[in-house]
Amino acid sequence: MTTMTAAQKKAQAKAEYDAFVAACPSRKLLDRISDKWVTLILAALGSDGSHQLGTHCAGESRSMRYSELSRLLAGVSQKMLTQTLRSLERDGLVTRTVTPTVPVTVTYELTDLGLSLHQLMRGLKSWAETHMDDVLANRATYDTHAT
Amino acid sequence: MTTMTAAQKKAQAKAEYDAFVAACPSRKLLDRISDKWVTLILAALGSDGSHQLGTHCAGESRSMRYSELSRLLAGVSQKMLTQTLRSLERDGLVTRTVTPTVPVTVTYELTDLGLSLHQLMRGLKSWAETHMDDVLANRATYDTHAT
DNA sequence: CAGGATCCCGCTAGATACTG
DNA sequence: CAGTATCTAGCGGGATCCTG
Repeated sequence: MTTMTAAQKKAQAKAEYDAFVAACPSRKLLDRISDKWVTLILAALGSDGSHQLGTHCAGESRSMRYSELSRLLAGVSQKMLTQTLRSLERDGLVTRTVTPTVPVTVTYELTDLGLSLHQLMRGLKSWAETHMDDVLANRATYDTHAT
Repeated sequence: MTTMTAAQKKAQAKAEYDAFVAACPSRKLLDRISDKWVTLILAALGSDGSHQLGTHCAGESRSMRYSELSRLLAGVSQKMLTQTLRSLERDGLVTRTVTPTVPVTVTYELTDLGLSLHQLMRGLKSWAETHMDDVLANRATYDTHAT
C-alpha cells in the first residue's frame, strides 16, 4: 500500500515518542503535583494547625475531616476535592479513615509517602522563592520591549 | 441590600483565595514546569548531544536550531513548540538567537536561569525514581481491592 | 527555515441537584 | 456530614494553511 507511508510512519513515531514520555517517572510525578488541588491538599495536610498555607513547618501530617478541608481550601468544589482525595488515597499518599459515628466522620491524613512528597514540594518552594522573581523580572522586561 | 449576602461573601472569599493561591511563587513555578513541552525542551537543551532525553548529564546547555528541536521532540506541533519557546524566552530561561544567513537560522540555548531550572528538574527526577514505583504499587493494590 | 494565523476538538473543571 | 451523578462551558492543544 503506497497510500500509507511517510505520514503514517511519522504518526507512529510520534505515538511511540509520546508513550515513551508518558512512561517517564518524572512526567508521572509532574502530572501528579502539577494538579492545583493536589499541592494545596498536601500543603493543608502537611502544615500545622495554622490556616495559612504559606506557613510551612515540617510538622507531622495533620488529620483533617472532609469538611475541614473543604472549608480550608475555599475555592474547591466537592467534586474536585473528593476526586483529588481519592486519587491521592489511591496513590498511597493519604489515608482515608471512616469513623461510623452518627453522622459519618471521615478523616484524611498524609502517609509517609505523602509527607515525603510534601517535603519535596518545600524544595520546589525554595527554588521558586529564590528564582521566581528573576523570572518575573525578565518577563516584565520582555513585555516592555515588545510592541 | 439583603439580596447579596452569604453567597456573595462566599464568592468573594473564593476569589480572594484563588488570587492568593495564584500569586504564590510555588504555584507559578508549578504552572511553568508542569507544562509538558517546557520540561521536554529543557531536557533537550540541557542534555548532551544524545537524542535520549532520559540520559541526563549536567552538561552545558546545548544550543539547538528550531528544526532540531522539532525533530528531537517528535510529537510536538509547531504551534506548541514556538509558543513554549517564546514563553521560555520571555521568562529568561532560554535565549533566542537569529542569524541572518540565506535561509534564516535561529538557535535556542538555555540561560543560567534555565540551566538552574533544569538542575531542579533533575532533583524531581531523583524523587520520582525513588518513590514513584511505590506510588504505582499502591495504585495497583488499590485498584485490585476495588470492585 | 522559522513562525504567524485560524479552525476545531476533546478534556476537564465547575456548578447544581440528589442520596445514605 | 460526606459524598455521587449529570450537564455544560471554557480552554489548552493539535492540524492545517500561509508568509518572510
